[in-house]
Amino acid sequence: MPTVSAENYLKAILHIQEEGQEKVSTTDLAARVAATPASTSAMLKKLGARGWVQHERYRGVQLTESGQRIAMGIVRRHRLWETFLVDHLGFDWDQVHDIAEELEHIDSVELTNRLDAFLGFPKLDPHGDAIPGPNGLFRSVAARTLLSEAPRNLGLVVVGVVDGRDAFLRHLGVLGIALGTRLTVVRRHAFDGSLEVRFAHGEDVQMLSPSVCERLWVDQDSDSPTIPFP
Amino acid sequence: MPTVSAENYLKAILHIQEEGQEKVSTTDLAARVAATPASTSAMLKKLGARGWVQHERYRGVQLTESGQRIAMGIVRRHRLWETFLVDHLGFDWDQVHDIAEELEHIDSVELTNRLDAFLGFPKLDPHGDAIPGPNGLFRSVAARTLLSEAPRNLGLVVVGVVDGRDAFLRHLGVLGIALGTRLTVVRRHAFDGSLEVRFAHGEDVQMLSPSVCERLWVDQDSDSPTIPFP
DNA sequence: GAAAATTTTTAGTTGTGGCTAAAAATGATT
DNA sequence: AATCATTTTTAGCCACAACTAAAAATTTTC
Repeated sequence: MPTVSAENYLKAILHIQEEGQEKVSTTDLAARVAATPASTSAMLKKLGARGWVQHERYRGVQLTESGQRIAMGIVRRHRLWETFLVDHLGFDWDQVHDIAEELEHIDSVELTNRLDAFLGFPKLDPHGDAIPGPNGLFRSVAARTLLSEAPRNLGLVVVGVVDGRDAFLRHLGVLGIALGTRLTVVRRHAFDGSLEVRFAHGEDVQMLSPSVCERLWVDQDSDSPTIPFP
Repeated sequence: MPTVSAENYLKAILHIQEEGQEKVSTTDLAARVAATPASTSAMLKKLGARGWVQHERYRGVQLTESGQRIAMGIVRRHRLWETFLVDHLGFDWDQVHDIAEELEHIDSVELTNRLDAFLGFPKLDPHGDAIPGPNGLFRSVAARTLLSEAPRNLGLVVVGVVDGRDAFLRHLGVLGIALGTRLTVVRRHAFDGSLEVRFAHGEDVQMLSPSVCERLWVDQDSDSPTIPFP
């Protein structure tokens, strides 16, 4: 797990890259995180050692796959909290940045996804910036989520499969799951990651193994009333 | 401003003091914050230098006025966040402690007061513990509460009985309870509603059945030893 | 009241993440 | 191509907060 400081560097690299710079210079990064180039250079060595950035001496840094995933998670939390502060606590949009900067470092998937659901899965924060989804991508680009990462008590619809092998598709047939199937996660078993889901037609609750949940893409069911958690 | 670590020590001192210990030993404190006595000793020197605790070598620590104010602020934020997590994000009451432990360190008066208002100025958190108000003191609980409905960790005094039958009064005598008896709820067993209480004189913890708790009127103890209650 | 056991403090080390100052590599100028 | 300017890295230091091991103070036991 990255430290708070490492998270700030990763987030800064992401933002500079988003502004168009393929490779980020030590000086630019230092300015962004309000540190000296010397401190930044030391941090880059650590981030590289953990595999979060690719760093060629004197040439600049780039986020790796895993570094980007971490950075997007931070941005996701930051923007969700900003949305909460403005929409529910009555802050003005220009007062929330510093507080969100602290909240963003609380790294609990459970908390983040529940907050997301509570806010009604917003696509944009109060500043108009896109909010990454649970998968670490912007919703506008790809809204779908793995069933294994979907929040509870929300109407979902199956929109795709990760694994297209016949064996898996046949198994889905046996379970009565197909594209367009509508369901809701009722309960999540922390022990092994299996889920209890309720299908829209028929009131029966069924258990799905983690292997199945990790291979199903779902999206929010737009026909289902969104009921935030009580 | 205290560091996160300093805040954890201050909070731990407050909690141990609330459990009845006037002066807190280095060893007890070390156990509470999961550190070694050596580390704790070093931290106490720093806390003393900042005027947050009064520390006599080999004699134990006590919170000062300003130390208590800081610690109560942390408890306030912890319990407000727990309330938010349970009431609005749908967490179970036993899942929220670790997350609240992180949220409590975000020290913004504006944020805390707005959260308080959003939650409707709750008096008790999901565990039944009293939530300090913005002034750092516990909000007054309604005069004359049933013991079965009283918050934990609050100095209470027995002010009346619901059921005046001889059998019940004799039973109270056996238990050592009379008008004016001072006690604190230590633990609440959700299973059957029985309570563990600690009496002001004598350090022993005793179990009371729900039948007893539902027949005793209690009020806040204005002479409570550790925390000044309004 | 002295010895033993316990508690607490001090001394010295480690890891993280800052800093300044100096050295090294790169890029720009002539 | 050599010098100059800029960027980046290294070297050495500080603060924080943890640790272990050893010393000192207190308390308990005999």
